[in-house]
Formats: sequence, structure tokens, C-alpha cells
Amino acid sequence: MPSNRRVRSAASSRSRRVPRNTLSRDRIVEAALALLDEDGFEAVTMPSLAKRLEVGTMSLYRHVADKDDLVDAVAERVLSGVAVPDGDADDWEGRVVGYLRALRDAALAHPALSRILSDRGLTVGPVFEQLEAVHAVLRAAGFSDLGAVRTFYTLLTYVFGFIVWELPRVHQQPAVAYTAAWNDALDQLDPTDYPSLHALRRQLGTTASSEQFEYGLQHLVSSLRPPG
Amino acid sequence: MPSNRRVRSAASSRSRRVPRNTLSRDRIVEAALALLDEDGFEAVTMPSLAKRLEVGTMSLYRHVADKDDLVDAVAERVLSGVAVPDGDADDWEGRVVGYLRALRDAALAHPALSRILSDRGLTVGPVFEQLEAVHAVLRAAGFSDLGAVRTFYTLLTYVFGFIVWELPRVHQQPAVAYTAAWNDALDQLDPTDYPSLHALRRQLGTTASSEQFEYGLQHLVSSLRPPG
DNA sequence: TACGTTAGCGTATGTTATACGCAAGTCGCG
DNA sequence: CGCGACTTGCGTATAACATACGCTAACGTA
Repeated sequence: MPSNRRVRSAASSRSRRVPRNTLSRDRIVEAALALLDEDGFEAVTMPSLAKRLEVGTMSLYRHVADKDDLVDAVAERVLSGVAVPDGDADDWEGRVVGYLRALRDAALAHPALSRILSDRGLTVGPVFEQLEAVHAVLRAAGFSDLGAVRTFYTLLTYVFGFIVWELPRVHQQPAVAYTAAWNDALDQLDPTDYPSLHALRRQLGTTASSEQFEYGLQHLVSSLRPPG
Repeated sequence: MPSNRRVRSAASSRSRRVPRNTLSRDRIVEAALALLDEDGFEAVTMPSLAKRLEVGTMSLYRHVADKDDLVDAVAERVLSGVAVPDGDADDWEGRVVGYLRALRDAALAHPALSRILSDRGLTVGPVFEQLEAVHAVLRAAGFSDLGAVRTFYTLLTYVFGFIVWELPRVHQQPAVAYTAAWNDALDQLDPTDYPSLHALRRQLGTTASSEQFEYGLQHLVSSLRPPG
């Protein structure tokens, strides 16, 4: 249960004051993201983050309520780059799929984000905006309110599942080496107990790929057409 | 990156010896599961677990390599109850859907499992067996090897995403109160910034439901028919 | 009966998040 | 130009955690 507190930005007393110096919430979030990308989620600790910023540990707490708050902020920063692409008004499929791809791409750019996303789901600030936009697109395409909700929720579920699954298995660039730990597990499957899976371990190893992503996505989208 | 070490069961030196007393790996896993269900994931610590078993903390390490190892074992125990249901040979949809439902039900029985699953994905012992069986069903239904893999991977992605999303939001019985923290977040959406989402917060609140689960699942399955 | 093996455990270590309060710098107002 | 309030950065302290290490005592076997 991630505590949904929004204590947030202590920088909101009325007498507006220019921060004296180097440290700021943004700089902290940025550093946390860098740390996350370089050394993974468990490397993001308050001490290590402070060390990286050449600051005392407790200084961070002036700009961040909590570690939870910090992690939220990191997720927000990453996902705030995503948007529903412009496009033909009646090409709802293209626009929605474009959005979902963008979501995946954003996540792939920061593999260690997986842990964060799976804790919080996609209950992250910017995603709400995006869903608002998606909803509009679907309504315009002829979906009912409820139909639109069901539809994008279904799609989001798929994409979310795909992301959370694949991210821990990505170590390099998006197009390169998925596979790895997952492959190892597959290779160690006993051929007698798991004949099919063992024989197919090559295929299974590449399931976390753009190709598979598109496969499921296309099937799903095509089955979710508006009633009209 | 959950370290994939399988150090496992130290109880494998050749001179078979009857454990002298009360403690055993099974009892530990059982207690951990109970603790998980009662007080959530973060309550499962080695000290608290030991206290519950009325045992010293370090005693646990005689039966469990790691905390990671323990958590793996818990996941295995929960998922080992799931199976592909018997059924008509050519009713692949029914059988596969039945399996996926069973998977969700198993997870719903232990809401706090979410954290564990999202870390490990479904790379948990018993799931491999189950996939082996699912693969057989799909092959028998006319899917190619690759088609079968793509198909169940797609389905699994959806189910996995759904589960990981909904579990943290379940506090009571399966049929009763999903919604809660997620609803709170929705209620706090600014009506001017998020007109549609705000208006639809009732609908959105109940998206984590069996109905929505089936909705997506049925659409997905129907779009994934075998080539023949 | 004696010995090797192993279960249970006590202690110690290193790491974490974070409460609390001090000190020094900075701004706005007089 | 100066003063006082508010902030920022930080040092110290606490409590919880995972876990290395090594002791002790019970047990089965020879």
C-alpha cells in the first residue's frame, strides 16, 4: 500500500523567497533519476543521493517530504514527457496506439523505473492528463463514456503489464538485449519436465520485444472497436 | 534485479537426518504467508517472522538462504495451487480463460502478493509448469508453436498487468471493496483540469473488477484465434 | 559410549529512513 | 543601512532491518 500522501513541496509559504543556493527539488529529482539509471532502484538511497549531490543527507528533506515523495517525483518526471500524439481526428487507433507506444518508450528509457511503476501503478500525475486526452479521442471516435473507459483501461492494463514485465529484463538499449535473466531461467528448465517450453526457449526469450508488444496491441485494438 | 540465485534448501546433504523439532522451511513459508495476508508485505521482516514462530531471528536462516529465497518460496506456494482446468479438448478458449481466471483468483486471495509478483514477474516455479500445459492446449487447438507463444504471452501480459494493478487496491473480499486509495486519487482530481475523468470517477473506481477483467479478457481472446 | 552433524540462537556490523534542533545566510521592511 | 524572521543546510541520534559469524546443545550413528 503506497501511502498516498501528497505532503509535497514544502516551498509554499507565502513570502516568496529565492532559494539561496545549489540544492533544489528539481536538482534532487534529476540526480535521483541519474542514479536510478546508472545503478538501479536499490541504489537510490537518501545517503547515496546526498553524496552524489555533495550534500548532507538531511538536506534533502528540506525539498522532499519523504523518500516516497521523491520516488513519486521521479516517476512524474519520467512520465510527463509522454503525450497523446496529434493526428487525424478519426484515426483513434493510430493516436491511442501512438500514445501507448510513447508510454512504453518512456519507460524503456529508464528500465529501473519498473519497481516504481509496479508499486504505484500508473497513478502518477501526468498520466491522468494523458488519460483525459485519450478519453476525448475515444469519445470523438464514437465510444460511449463507459465504453471509452473500459477500452483505455483494457489497453492500459496490457501496456502496463508488458512494461512491468519487460523492464527488469532490459539491460541495454531498447532494440538490443532484452533477454538475460529471463533467458537464464528458461535455459535451466528441465527438458523432460518442460519439453515445449524448453524447445521454445528461443522464442520465449524474445517475447519481451517490440514485435510482441505490437502483436498484442494490434490484436487488442482491433477487438475494441466502437459500437457505431 | 532480483538475484536469480537458487541457493535453496540447505537440507540436501546426503546423510538424511530427521529434523529435531518444530522449525522447517514449510512452517516458515506458511507463517510468512500468514503474516503477509494479515499485515502486508512490509510487515514480513525476518525479526517479525521469527517472533511469530517464537524462534530466534537467525534460526530462520537455517532453512532459508535469504530473504529473497523466502519470498520466492512464498510466491511459489501461492501459485502452485493454480492449474489449467480439464475440459473439452477443442474448447481452448474456455480452458485457457479458466486458467487465467484461476491465476487471478490465487492472487486475489493474497493481495499483498502484488509487490512480490511485480518484482519477479511470473517467473515463478509453478507457472512454468502451467505454461507448459497451456502451450499444449493451444497447440492442440491449431496454433503454431510461435503462434501459441505469442498468444499466451499476450494473454499473460494482460492478466499480469491487471493483477498487479488491482491487487494493491483490494482490501476486502474479492467481490466487495476494490477501490479505495485509487478512488481517493480520482476524487481529488481537479474537475476543471480533468473534466471527463472527474465525471467518470465512479466508473473508473470500479475498473478493477471482475467485470472489467472479463471484458478485456474476452476481447483479447476473441482476437487471438488460431490461423486454421 | 563417543563423535560428527546440525538446529537454534546471541551478538555484532553495516545500512537504511528519518526525527529534531542548531547555525548561518538571505530577504524584506523599516 | 540594519534588523529580525524565515529558510536552508546539516550534525547527531534513533530505531529497524538483513545478515555474517561462531557458539552450544541435542541427536543419530558407529
